[in-house]
Amino acid sequence: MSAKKRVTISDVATAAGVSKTTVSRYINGHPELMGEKTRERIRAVIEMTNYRPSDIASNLKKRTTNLIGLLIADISSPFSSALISGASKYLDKRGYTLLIADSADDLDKEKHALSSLLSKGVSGVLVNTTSYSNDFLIQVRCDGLPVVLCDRQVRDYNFDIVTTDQHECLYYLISHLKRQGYTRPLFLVEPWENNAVRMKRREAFLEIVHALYGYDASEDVYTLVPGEENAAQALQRALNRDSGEIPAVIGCNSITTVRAFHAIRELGLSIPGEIGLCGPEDWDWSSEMNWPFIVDPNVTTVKIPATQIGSRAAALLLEKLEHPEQPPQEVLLPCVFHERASTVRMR
Amino acid sequence: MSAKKRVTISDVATAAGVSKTTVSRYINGHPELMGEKTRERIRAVIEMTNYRPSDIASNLKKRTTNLIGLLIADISSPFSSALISGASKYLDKRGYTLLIADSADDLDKEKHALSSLLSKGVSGVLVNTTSYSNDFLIQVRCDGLPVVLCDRQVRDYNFDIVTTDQHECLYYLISHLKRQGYTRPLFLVEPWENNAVRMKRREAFLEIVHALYGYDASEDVYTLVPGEENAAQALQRALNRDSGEIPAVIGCNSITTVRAFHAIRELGLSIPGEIGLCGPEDWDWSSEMNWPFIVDPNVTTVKIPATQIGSRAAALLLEKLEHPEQPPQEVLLPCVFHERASTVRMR
DNA sequence: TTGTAAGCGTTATCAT
DNA sequence: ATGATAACGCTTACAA
Repeated sequence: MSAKKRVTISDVATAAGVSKTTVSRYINGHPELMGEKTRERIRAVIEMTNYRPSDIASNLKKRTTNLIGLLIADISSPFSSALISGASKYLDKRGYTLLIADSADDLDKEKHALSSLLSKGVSGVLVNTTSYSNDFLIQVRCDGLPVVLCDRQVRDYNFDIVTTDQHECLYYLISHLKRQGYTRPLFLVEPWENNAVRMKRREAFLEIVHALYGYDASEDVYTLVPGEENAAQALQRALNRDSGEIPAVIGCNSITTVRAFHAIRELGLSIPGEIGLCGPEDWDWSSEMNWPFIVDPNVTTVKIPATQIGSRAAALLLEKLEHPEQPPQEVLLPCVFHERASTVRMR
Repeated sequence: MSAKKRVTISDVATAAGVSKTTVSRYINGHPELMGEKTRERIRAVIEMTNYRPSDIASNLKKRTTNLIGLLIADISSPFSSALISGASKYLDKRGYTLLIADSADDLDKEKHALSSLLSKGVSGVLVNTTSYSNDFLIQVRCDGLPVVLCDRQVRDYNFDIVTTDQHECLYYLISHLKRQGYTRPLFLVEPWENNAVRMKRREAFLEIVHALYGYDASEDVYTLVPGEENAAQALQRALNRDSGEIPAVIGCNSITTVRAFHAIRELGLSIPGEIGLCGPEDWDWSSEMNWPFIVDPNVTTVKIPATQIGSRAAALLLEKLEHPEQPPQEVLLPCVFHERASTVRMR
């Protein structure tokens, strides 16, 4: 009742009175290659015995798998769940299976997880890396493993990557703020030195403010180092300095933006009249559950297509599997601007 | 440059001048079984060649894998991401790997996905099923595969399952509402006939209102059938009927609760004065990003420990792997009541 | 149309 | 302390 022996291809062959080869042909989609009655007999036996071919044996023999690794920087983040969802749906449909590994925001664990994926025989990996500096990944890539980066870049090597245009993203936000008469965009960010996305958004902020407003905004970047200054304190500092301005806060990501919201409330300011608020919306569920809709007033955002990053990266990886010699691509997914009440002062 | 041949155990053996057996012993953690210098030579060769044992070959030979399947009803739901996160962290730590498959809320896809997991040789599966009626899963279980259900039950078979006590969950909510002087709890739910969680919560609502308030609350259950009546309409209907009462809405889950929030706003009622609002909080990230904290006023909830359900289910599955003959367990995880402003009328 | 036989990269059994 | 050898369940030339 407990220890069931596995039904193998030999069992099926014997029962059907044919050779393993024939059964193998049947399984692998060449039923034309055999007689009508043979085919029917095999079908019947498989159905009766509940036979399921072992992918393990088959993979060993074929020296290839339909396993795709997905290396996630931090699986508890909602961005990750969108990424997983997008990649999973795309790959499932094409007969591939996702092997997910979490790096828990730790480069060493990332290495270890990648190693383990390799042992499992993945045909390629999607990587949402923990670290901008990542020699191990480069080495593995050089050893021949197809790799596609998701959203986060790695320095010193030209990987295939799917990401969004952070410059465009910030441009939407800042040009909108300008049109709405805000005179002083502020940028709230967590430590960004080893995080490619934060880095790029910060840079884009500086460039675009300079281009549109004509001044150097270095002073308007507030870096929230945990344990030092919180969002409300940073904001207060900004307000003290900028009396006479009409400020608007741009959060670097969803979390920072929501923090900014609470900070503004704490200081008793009114949105959008006394201060504006907007930011990137880093993940996408059913919009009704998403914070920009729950907050009052609804928050202006630029939506980062996290799910689409997952599926597009998966698509790109499958391409690379077929044409390994293609040069690396950088796919920039468009983000979508959503104007909402938190930044609308005039119409 | 492209087609790298894989380094095998034979290569290592040859290079180190020993037999495959010895190398195998080295890999599998029996380095005591060989001489000092042999061990050192093998270590060196492995390091130089970058040798990685093939899990595929090893699994084939050992007739077992450290793969655990996770069958998810709907991967786009935040509850799922918490489940994945919990299970993944627990299993990673113990050397198991998660194989995630999405059923996209479709029983047929669930069957197909389960079949595929089986072919991949999973040692057991965690199942967050799409359907209360699920013969296929029962059959697979009977064939000897260890199965642990996550949160959602299946009828007609006594599976191991990890879930929360829905009765307790509703009891927290309703008894609190009563203490706060609300005279009429309302229950908002989506179609529940084939969903064990919704079913149980609805039943618990009826029982507990009966016990605490002493009347039959059947009329106070509002089922939101898509395309028929929306939350605001249902609420309006309730208010028309119950003039003179002090109503409080209980959402069946996070989504319904947030919908109720918007419906209440639409009708221009004030929370918690004119109407109360509370519900289960079905997933748990960093609380600062979670809707009960973003909504104004903050919403009273009972927190369902989704992440913990994932890790506990994983733990239970590993137990079953070791002791397959143990009788099925039902693990009820405690949920935690969080009183917040949306239901506090008096102190 | 069907079968034979040789592996795929490991580990297990039995020797030495 | 170490090795030879036979599987594990499948695919794939090559035959017939």
